Amino acid sequence: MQRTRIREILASEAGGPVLLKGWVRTRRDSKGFSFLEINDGSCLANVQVVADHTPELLPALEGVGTGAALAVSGELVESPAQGQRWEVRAASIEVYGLADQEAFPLQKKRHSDEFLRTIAHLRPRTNKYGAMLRVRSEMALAVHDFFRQRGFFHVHAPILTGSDCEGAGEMFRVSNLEAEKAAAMPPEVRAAEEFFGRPAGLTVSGQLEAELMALGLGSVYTFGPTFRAENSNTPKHAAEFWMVEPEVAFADLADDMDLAEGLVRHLVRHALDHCAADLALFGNFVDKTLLPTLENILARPFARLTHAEAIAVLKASGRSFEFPVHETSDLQTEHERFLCEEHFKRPVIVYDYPKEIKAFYMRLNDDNRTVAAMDLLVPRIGELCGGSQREERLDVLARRMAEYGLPEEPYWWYLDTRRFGSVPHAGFGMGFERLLMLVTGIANIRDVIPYPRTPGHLEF
RNA sequence: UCCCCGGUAGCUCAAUCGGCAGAGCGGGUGACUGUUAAUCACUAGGUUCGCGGUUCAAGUCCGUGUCGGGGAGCCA
Repeated sequence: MQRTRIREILASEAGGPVLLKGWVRTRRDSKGFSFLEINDGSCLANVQVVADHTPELLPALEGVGTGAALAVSGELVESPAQGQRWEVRAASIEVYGLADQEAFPLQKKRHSDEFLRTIAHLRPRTNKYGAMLRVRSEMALAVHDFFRQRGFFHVHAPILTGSDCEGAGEMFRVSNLEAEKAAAMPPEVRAAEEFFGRPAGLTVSGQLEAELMALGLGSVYTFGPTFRAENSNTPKHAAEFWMVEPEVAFADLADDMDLAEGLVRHLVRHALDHCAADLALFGNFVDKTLLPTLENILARPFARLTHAEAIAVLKASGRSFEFPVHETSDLQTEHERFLCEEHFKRPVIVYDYPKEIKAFYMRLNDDNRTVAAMDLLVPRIGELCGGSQREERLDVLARRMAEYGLPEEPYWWYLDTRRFGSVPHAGFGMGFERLLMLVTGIANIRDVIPYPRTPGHLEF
């Protein structure tokens, strides 16, 4: 007999013989029989197994408690008691693996996030992390869904890179040389000895390569791991995270903002439609305001305003901020939160930033002071997407690189795309984990990625 | 990296002015014929994060290290 997943068992229309396999969440004993709540990860809900203390079943129940892995075959029947429609009346139980109750760290009670992080190898067996992982999978599918519907192609940008200064953060160095020997080598000897014949690192962004492919395929996106060696110790930064980076030819900043807003709306809609049970868990136990927050995101268009207008709003607010508001400075976290949580009470897109505070590849506006950049801010998390129209004019791009002190030679291929058939184009990056934080209400990035990599942490 | 807060039983936490180390949950044993984080009774369980110091006496005060959390910066 083939095993049936609990998700399907609970959706059954009729009873009958059934084989299920999973892990015991709780066991309750009465005189003469036991209740076992079994979960197999296929959905949030458990199925209740009723096991009579018969001569056949009683020995199998010996030592079975929270965490034990079992196969149960029996009869799916309508449950006579409140609380569940179906239950399984066990005919035989096979134990795959017991879990010593003295030593098994997961108990049938609420655990703190901090504790569960220390046992991340067992976290997938909890309601909250099981739900998170199912939503994560569903959201990844929805990303591909969104872009496919719009004629985008999924492209793979390299993870190993030789571009030293993409301007997006500190890079992890990659080398196949023994560290001590390499350190003793003079730089030119070392470069020659390196696997790639030059310094290499892990990508901090697939954007530049995505641009190259957009300028041929039209509309592309990357969706892959990204690495930043920043010593950031915050609930929204990780050293390894997944980023979605669309890049669109023949598109300007307005198109870019429409795309970002469309993506976020699509993903929130998809979560509400396809992950209802898991989202309800987050709404009950993680963030009481989650579902209203998500509905509110869908209810109205996002607010859009220029950086200059944002500064004016902040100044007019009469609020005293810890960091004073200034025309040429970037928005601080407190400013971002004021804008979307208090002033607009919805997601906000800020665009046209002063050129001094943004990257070299962003398109210079006609005012010569600002660039066509945009940040999409959401309540609680802050920056979810950051993007821009790219500078497609060779002379302006070269001048901007010079202003940033960047040598042209390593970027010859990037500049070539502006030399041959250059077109206006735009794109952005969306932090996938930050999206998951938005959709689940989970407050720490370490809890929306299975095995988080942060400064000093490489366990599991 | 900077600022603030914390580390006490397996987990979550209490312990008054520096004066005998405590609870709930979880575990174990037993009871109960339909439980829903079952209930009831009994029971075991401690290097109070490490090191050093002050004191008759330190979970409590001081120094230092370490780990965790929150905030900031960097950004997605």
